[in-house]
Amino acid sequence: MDTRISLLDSAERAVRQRGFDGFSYADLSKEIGIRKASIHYHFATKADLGFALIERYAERFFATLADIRNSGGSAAEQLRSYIQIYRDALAEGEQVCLCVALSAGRDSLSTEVLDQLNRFHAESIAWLTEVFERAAQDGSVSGCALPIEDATAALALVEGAQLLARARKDVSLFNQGVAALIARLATHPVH
Amino acid sequence: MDTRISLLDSAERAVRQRGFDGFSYADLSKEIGIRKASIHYHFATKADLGFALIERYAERFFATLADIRNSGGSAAEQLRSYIQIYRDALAEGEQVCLCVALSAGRDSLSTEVLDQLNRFHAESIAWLTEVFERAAQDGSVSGCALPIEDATAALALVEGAQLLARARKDVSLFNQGVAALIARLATHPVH
DNA sequence: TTTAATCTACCTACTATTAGGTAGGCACTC
DNA sequence: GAGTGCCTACCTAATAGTAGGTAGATTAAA
Repeated sequence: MDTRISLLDSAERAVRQRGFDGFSYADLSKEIGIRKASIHYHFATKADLGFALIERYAERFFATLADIRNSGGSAAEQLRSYIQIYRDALAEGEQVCLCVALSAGRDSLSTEVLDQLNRFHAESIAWLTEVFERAAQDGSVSGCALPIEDATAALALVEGAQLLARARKDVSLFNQGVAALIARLATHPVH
Repeated sequence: MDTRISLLDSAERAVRQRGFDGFSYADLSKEIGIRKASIHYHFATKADLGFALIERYAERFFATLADIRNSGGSAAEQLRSYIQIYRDALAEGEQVCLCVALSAGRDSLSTEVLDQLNRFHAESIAWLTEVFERAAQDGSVSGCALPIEDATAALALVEGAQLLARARKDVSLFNQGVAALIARLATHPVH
């Protein structure tokens, strides 16, 4: 049980740093300290591991988003929290969102993983759309267009900025990329 | 010479669809019709091939950007052309910008390729910054912040939107992502 | 309550396949 | 005859995955 979790942790870090093709069972074996073959006991194939990975990640991620929504802050505050998740990932070890990492090398993925990936994007856009709809009411975000367009743009922006910043190993490039969006967010509670 | 170009063409398509680790010399061999070993005559190592790839790509890309700049259109028109380059790549066969593809699997890249990658990003941001500076003068783009921030955001946005759209195999997701930016662009010449 | 059956979590040792890369040779052109 | 562009035939290392076995805990039956 503990081993399974260690494997998931180790694999997640690897994928988010180097992509799904960027680690092997042999790598995991060394890091965890069990034999390569034993990993197959927990995850019969690498595709199974990938599926478990994105499943766990999505669960955690959307639980966090739910917390943010339930925190009751303004749309602007919630967007700031959202952006912070992506910034933290970079700072914590040059990691990108698991889904950015998977999107990138998409051809080596099973259809099951691809489905989960699309679900992740769809749910992210849905969450962000809600936020931008709330923004239209509380007025805490300026320069809004259609909520769904603002939402898609925000998702593309943070993921793109993450990719840029990691390539240059420089979080400040992420900050530079999201600065214009942050500038649209009201700094004080609006009602 | 012809073979060399065929190899570059084939490799570029492969990288932009599946990433740098997503193709092998064996794949190229099959596609081009020469033996795997013969490819090493043209590109001694895969890293050499990668370098040649990004070098050629950057040359072509920035020549296009120079043409756009010299076209004399408004900042809005030039931004529209810029976005169109990224949209076309998706439409032409689910390809992303070579540099998006390379950024993703950055750990399998040589330092030379990584340098070129960073140069590409830096030059892109420089070009876009110029456009946004012009926008501040000709007024053809609304809602502008600092030029360099708008520029970085634009780059992150188109690259992120490309990634999103390709994962779902749906160009309309790209359009949805860049819609808000396009909405800021004046549709008629401004002076 | 001992005994037998089964399950868990690992092991060693292996397979087939693919990866990038090399050595040396052969035809052809300048 | 030197260089170009390709070939066959190989190499080593790594890949995911498999076969078969084992120590130890758990469960079921006598």
